[in-house]
Amino acid sequence: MKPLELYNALLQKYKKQNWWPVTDSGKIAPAYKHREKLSEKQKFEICIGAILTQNTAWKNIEKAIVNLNKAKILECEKISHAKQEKLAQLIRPSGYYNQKAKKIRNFSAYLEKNYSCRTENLFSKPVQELRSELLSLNGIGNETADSIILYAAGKPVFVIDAYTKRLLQRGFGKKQMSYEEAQAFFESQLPKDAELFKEFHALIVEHSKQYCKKHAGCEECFLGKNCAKDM
DNA sequence: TACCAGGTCCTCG
DNA sequence: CGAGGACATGGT
Repeated sequence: MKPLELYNALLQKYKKQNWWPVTDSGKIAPAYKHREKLSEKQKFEICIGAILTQNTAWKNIEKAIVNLNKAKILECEKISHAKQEKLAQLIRPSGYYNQKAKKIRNFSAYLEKNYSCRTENLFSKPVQELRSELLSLNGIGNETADSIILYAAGKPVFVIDAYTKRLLQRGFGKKQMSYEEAQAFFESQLPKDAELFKEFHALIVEHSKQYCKKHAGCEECFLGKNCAKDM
């Protein structure tokens, strides 16, 4: 199964996921329905959400985002100047709250200092520059940087996470791929299309939750044993 | 109870 | 580089 075939199979099974979930009319949309442009505030929220969701279930991040919204603090200027303890309490449900409080403040302070708190200024940079700049920030690694670039900036980079690596390993039987290897693999086999990349990654996550779990059987999986064969 | 969740950083070899 | 530990809540 080639990557594009896998994508089509997953899309047919799970339907469109419309990631990234983002606050819309006061509440977090389970799936981001409308495809019109994201607002500046929503782009910022995605950046924060991408940091908060590190190794944590999304449900917990939703609680944290709701708290930030209720406190009317989910803005670059506010977070960059907020007390760390206050932020930590608000994002408590997201886990690692002390570390993450620093991370989201660090990111906000950087955005404020260098881009007047406007993600669109940051995102106007060439992808390579943007990526290395994000990676230079403490608290932003490969996946978080790419999630921001893809879902907030809307530029086509393929996001690799633990689920994607797991999917690649199963059926492959190949040795573990590094982040860069896995990313290069997908990007070399797919059209460079941000909407496709967004949807594909979201579908892999959904599929991994339902079937391709840590200890999961390929027996029950609708893709069968050869899910990744010949990829 | 124990394990897992849309990782990243730091410290050693 | 790559392995191993720390970081922490909430759901099953």
